Amino acid sequence: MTTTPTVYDVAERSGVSIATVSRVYRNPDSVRAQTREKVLAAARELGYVPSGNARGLASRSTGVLGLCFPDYSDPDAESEAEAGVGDEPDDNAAMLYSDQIIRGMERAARRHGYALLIAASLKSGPETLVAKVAGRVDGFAVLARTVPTEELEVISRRRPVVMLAGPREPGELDRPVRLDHIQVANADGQRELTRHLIEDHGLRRLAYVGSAEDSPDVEARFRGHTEACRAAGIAVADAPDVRVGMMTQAEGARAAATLLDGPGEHPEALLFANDQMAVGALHTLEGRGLRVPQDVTVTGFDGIPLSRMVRPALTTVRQPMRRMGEEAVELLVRRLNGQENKEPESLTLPVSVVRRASCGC
Amino acid sequence: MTTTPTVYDVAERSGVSIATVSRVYRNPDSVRAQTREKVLAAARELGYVPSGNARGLASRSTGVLGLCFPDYSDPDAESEAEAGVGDEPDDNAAMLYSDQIIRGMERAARRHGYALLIAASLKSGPETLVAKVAGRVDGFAVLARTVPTEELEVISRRRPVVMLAGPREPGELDRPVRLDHIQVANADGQRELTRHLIEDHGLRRLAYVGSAEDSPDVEARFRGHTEACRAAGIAVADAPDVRVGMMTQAEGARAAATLLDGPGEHPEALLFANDQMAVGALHTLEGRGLRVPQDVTVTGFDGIPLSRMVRPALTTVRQPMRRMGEEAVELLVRRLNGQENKEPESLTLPVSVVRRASCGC
DNA sequence: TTGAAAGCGCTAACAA
DNA sequence: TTGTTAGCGCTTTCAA
Repeated sequence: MTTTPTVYDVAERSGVSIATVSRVYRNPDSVRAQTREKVLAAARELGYVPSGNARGLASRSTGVLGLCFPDYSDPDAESEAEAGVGDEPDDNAAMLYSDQIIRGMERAARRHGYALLIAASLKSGPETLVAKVAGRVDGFAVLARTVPTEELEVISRRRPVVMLAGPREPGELDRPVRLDHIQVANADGQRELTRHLIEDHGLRRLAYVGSAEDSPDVEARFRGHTEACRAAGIAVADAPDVRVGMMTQAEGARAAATLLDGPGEHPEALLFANDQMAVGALHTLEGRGLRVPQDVTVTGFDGIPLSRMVRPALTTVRQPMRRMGEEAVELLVRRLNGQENKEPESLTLPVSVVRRASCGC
Repeated sequence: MTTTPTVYDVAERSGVSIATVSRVYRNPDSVRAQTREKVLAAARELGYVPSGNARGLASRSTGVLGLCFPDYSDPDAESEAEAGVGDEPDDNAAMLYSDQIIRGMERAARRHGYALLIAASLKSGPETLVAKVAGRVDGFAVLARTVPTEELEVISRRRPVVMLAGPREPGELDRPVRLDHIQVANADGQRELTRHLIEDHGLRRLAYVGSAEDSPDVEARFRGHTEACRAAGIAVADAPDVRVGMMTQAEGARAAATLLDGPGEHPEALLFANDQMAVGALHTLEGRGLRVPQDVTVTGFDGIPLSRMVRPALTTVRQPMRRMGEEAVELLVRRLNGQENKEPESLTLPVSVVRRASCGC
């Protein structure tokens, strides 16, 4: 017979009860050394591996935390890596957001004795991704807008869920949603960056490129921008000068072209809501023989590694994604250790302006 | 009552049997639309989330693949990131091996409908990490030397396991181990790199820095090195000129100092078994006023992103870690789909020499 | 220190 | 299309 061995098999073979076998694995010291050895020997001979499912079912906990993130692949970045722009193919060396968050969560989870289950969204049939993850973990984090809020609502009644990066939705507090929440100071960061361009570099004709989808993060960045402009007495529109669909390099390049081809003098500075677009813009500017920052200033947002590798290196606002992952785990662990009934927490992590060549610093 | 709702609760509330509730989640089309809606409504009201454990237990599968990797943190890299060498603190932008493998596995797993469970080794008490992971997944990958072979032996009798990066151990084939296995062509890569230094750059006094622990990967690299030397008629020792403990930047810096301070003329080239050490060596050389590559050539191995960012950029051998993760998943999936009794597979992925400034290219 | 027995919440035949 | 009935392999009282 090739059926996988169970506690019963191990118990029988070692002449003890299944309870003792169980004890050997949960709390070895509660079993006499001699008995323990017998059990372990039998387990080894049989190739016994305790079933995580059965354990979880019986003990109502998994020892696993989860992370759901969107399918964040920037096709540009992919193809660029493959094509080996300027260098060799690079196995996509640039870390994505999700990679950094994963790393942060994994580290923190490990410290607390948890493993990490990760899954990118890709609604596969009837069961959504979250449902699958949610059912297998003690608690989990979700990158904003990966999962419909209604679903999170249901799940958050049963398991701690922490939302990453998306500001709390309006009206959400009225409903029985118990989501903790970690975000970064998007508005503060962009405000400070825009202020820097205005005050320290004396720029006044600024163009902002945001995204079409109403990402709250991107909106917050634009808000920071407008605040800085107004504070300096510079007129600014209610909406970004250009809104793109995907926030990719290609879209950034296109947006730059649009802004340069506009009527009148071209802007002194192009501010992008993320680094990828800003990098795309650099390509456009280079193609047109415009020098950065002498002819045009370019800035991004995020602080991805690529922002430092391009020439000129990109002035941007760095988000502490790794730390966000760590904080997420800390929050979940706290919830799992008896804080389950406290009010939802909302944590805002500080960002920092990184001044590099693309703004003239 | 605050007990989490089960199929029974949902069934009762919606006036159907538990089997129907189950069907709604597994195979919605097998339930009349009207019934389905009733069930889903009840589920929503109750905040029902199907228990992954119970499902797994009943269906004998989890839909999850796993990865165990060692605690690969290079303390140098960490502190360097914090200190912000040459730039701002960087949130540790460089991707580690494990990050790339994770990314590769996650992508591939997603394509096949699996989630990924990751855990770094950190033997926590009685239950080893692997045991925990092994019990919760349908199959998993292990980075070489993360887990004692005996343990893998037991586990591989019950679940597909693929070993990454470590060559098959001698004698392993005699035992009932059914490990699949993916490695990179370490020897080929180093042989080609060494040959390049000798033939294309005319270097002859080469020093090799390996590691103290007998990592098969590192040994294979050194073997490639010696083969290239002998082929060119250059005398070479049986062992690396220096063996370090940790393969970190600090050790690399130290190794470089040792080699430079040796008797006689210093080597024309310092070849390191990984990039981290080579980067450390660059620091040492800079500190001594030696120019790379004019005064000394330096090479690494791995092709980590950092190797491209340092100045001079490092000539190295790039390993396709991401692809390794993908291949691991493909292998596991194949095993899980009926290939379970085939002979262990062993796959060797090609590497490529990356010629950059540090060798004079 | 060890054992007996009762679930944990679901899936999977098999019936209806 | 829906319901009934056994388990799946473990943990967990409670006793001994």
